[in-house]
Amino acid sequence: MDVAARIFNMTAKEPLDAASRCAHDVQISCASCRMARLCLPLALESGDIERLDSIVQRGRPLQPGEHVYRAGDRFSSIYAVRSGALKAYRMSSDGTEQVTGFYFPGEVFGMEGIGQNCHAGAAVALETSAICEIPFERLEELSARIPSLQRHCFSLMGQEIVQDQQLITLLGKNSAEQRVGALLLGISSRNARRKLSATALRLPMSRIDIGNYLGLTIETVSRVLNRFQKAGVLTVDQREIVILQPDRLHDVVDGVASSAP
Amino acid sequence: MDVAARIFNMTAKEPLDAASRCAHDVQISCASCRMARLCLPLALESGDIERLDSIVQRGRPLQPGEHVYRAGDRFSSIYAVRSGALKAYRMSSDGTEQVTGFYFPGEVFGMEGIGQNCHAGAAVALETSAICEIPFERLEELSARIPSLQRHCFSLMGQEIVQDQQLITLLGKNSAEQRVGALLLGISSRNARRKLSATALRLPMSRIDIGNYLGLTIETVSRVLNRFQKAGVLTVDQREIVILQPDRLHDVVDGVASSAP
DNA sequence: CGCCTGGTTGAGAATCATCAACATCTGTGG
DNA sequence: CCACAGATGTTGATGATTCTCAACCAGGCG
Repeated sequence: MDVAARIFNMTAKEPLDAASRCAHDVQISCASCRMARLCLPLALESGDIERLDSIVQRGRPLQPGEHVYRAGDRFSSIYAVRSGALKAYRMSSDGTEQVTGFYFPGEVFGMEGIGQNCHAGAAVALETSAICEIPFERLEELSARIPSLQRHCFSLMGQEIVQDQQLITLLGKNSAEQRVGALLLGISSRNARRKLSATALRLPMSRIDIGNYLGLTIETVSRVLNRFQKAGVLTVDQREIVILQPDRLHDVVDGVASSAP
Repeated sequence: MDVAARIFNMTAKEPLDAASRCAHDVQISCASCRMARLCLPLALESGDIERLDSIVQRGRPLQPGEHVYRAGDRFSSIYAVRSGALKAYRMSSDGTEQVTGFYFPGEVFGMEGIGQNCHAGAAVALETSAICEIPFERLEELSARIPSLQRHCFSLMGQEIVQDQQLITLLGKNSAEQRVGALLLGISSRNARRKLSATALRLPMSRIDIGNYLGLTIETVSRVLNRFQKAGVLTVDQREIVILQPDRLHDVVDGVASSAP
């Protein structure tokens, strides 16, 4: 059974539950979407936005733990996050998973499937999330006719490559403190991009996911956060983080200093 | 000064030195290139191949250590390897480099620049190498008119993403033996793709590059290779590797066994 | 209430890095 | 042809960061 058909099985005319009405509204259009400035090319004309809008499919919100696609699923679409948060992960040969990325509103994921025509990894919602499905074949057709859209698709993939290579650098060279710090600063700047607080973060992912993403154990993540807190760099309360001294955190990540006070 | 202009400053009419005549021939066309089946879409019609060929620029061979582009250079082209080998790397915040990939004949690199419009990393020849430069704007124009070429461009970028994520998994989860083994098996299968030996490998990169790529020190790389050799899995002679027991190497990489005999 | 998941903290163990010495190869120039 | 310097690679001893194992705490849910 097609994954997309399972998730996007609701027409816009069906009644909406309470959750859908607010942050996860299914009846939104690209033209009115607050995230459009993040996921769409800026130079798109209004007629082109409508054409793009007409191929985008929106469904009911995803529940936490609900998959968008799994490894091996046929590749048919890429996805944009409208609300919530998701993680992408792949299975290594021995069956353990490796988290390859977290995705927040305005960001696009699922592009790793294009090469093989099937998804190399899986994507799952970390919390209640709304996403837009963009059927890739239709997007290709449209891209061929709208140069700025084609360029934007290439650009999005290029950015995914850059992000993956940043993570490679992080995993290859950096200490536990640098890795955790880099993740927090990354989420901070992505928050800022969405006009949210750059210092008060709510982590949508578990310590397990963080450790998995950063190549660390959950114990090490816990210890590092504790060390940061004792050094006065930030405060930790469950999944709520407040960055008190962003400069010092930057210094740690850049290898200028450790978390020692 | 434009990087491409510096490298591809030779017309096909200039005399060729001895090196250019053999493996690094500058006068080749896509239609006659032995690597075309690897880097071009299979479904391309001959007229389309000619159109693509007409935008491809070929220059004199690169010398070892010669850069194709550096971090921060304006992004203008992607590149295909015709002969030799190259590495891509990026600088982390503290100035140390991280090797993000090795590229062999028939493979395409340079796509990480598309997102930012400038290269996030650098690419350098490991040995005497010939490459094809493909100006990206012209490739975009052509892609808009040739659906299979557009798909192929997306596909190449998707494959780059998959490769980067494989490396992320390797760095995040695996031991030194698994990392070195995975690199060797990767080169082996890429050799096989080019109809070369899958068991007798000549590594074009130094131990420094290997260690850097795998997030290990050169000493660890050396010790692991030695351990493999003592276990009878392979033989090491400088940069020449002969894989004697591919199955056992696969077992090591898959976490089924260690190199202990 | 008890159970389970998620998270924290502590002690000991292991892998890999660091530091240092040495071996090997390559090219240069006498 | 040999000597030499510099780059590259190997081997050994030591140490640090992180993992593993284990106990424990807190919150959510039947």
